[in-house]
Amino acid sequence: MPELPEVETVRRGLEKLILGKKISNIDIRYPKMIKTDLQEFQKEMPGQVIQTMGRRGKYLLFYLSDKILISHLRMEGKYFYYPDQVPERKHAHVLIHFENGGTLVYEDVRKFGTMELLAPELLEAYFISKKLGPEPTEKDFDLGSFKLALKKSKKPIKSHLLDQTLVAGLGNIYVDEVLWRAKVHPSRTSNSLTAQEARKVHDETINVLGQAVEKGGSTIRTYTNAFGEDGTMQEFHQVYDKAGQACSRCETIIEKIQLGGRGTHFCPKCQRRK
DNA sequence: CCCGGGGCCTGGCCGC
DNA sequence: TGCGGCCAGGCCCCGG
Repeated sequence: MPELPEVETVRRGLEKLILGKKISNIDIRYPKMIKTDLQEFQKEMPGQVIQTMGRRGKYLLFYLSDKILISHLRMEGKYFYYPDQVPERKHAHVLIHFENGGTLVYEDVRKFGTMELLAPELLEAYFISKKLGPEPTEKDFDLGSFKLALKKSKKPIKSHLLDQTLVAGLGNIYVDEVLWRAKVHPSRTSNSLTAQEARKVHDETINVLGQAVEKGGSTIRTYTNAFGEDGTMQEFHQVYDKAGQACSRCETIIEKIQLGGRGTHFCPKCQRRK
């Protein structure tokens, strides 16, 4: 469930902790999560220095001396940095030990997360092959292209926004929040949106994700653990996980339906199907 | 090409 | 109390 804001929060956290550190060795306890060649991963990682931390959509990027480590947290991936002693943890799948004695541990209860080691010159092609859309910023997220893509599709707008091709970074929580703010019903087909509605969805995507980054992401009780550290964006959620509660705009009871297999929250009055 | 659904995973939670 | 079955969902892949 980490969406763009949570991944960005992790990126900023790691930037403070591991920049300049040299990897001494790696301990891979769940090899299936390494999606590129395992032998090469084990051979190439030791000796690399963490140069910078990056992010593209929900992908976390470790810029190493001469490789890029692409890490996707999927549902429940988390990183913990231990300066010296590493506690034994049931769901620790990859341990990255540094020469200074510190260790970065990747933990993931559901084991959905992935890691890939790539040559830097292949990064651009990697995201193109995934059809990953633009970053949700004024600079990158072009309104004209967005409207054009919507016009060509009969997909429900929510499913379309989730597929990462129109814009990168929305997940199931923020997409519901964006559509509530834009007053658009999640089942509406993409091509049924008016120009004004398309612009509103575009703008609110930038607003919601931007605000969520500022708030350090959302801390949702998943199981026992929280992700995203001290995020407070959940205090601003208006529909996600609010079924049965009153809409803050019109007092109508928030509904929850299944759409494209996803739990979907919306206000039946503010977000009319038309 | 598009769309829908299954698979990957585990643990919380519900109902019997 | 115990346990089976359902649910959570990002992304990939397959079949129609």
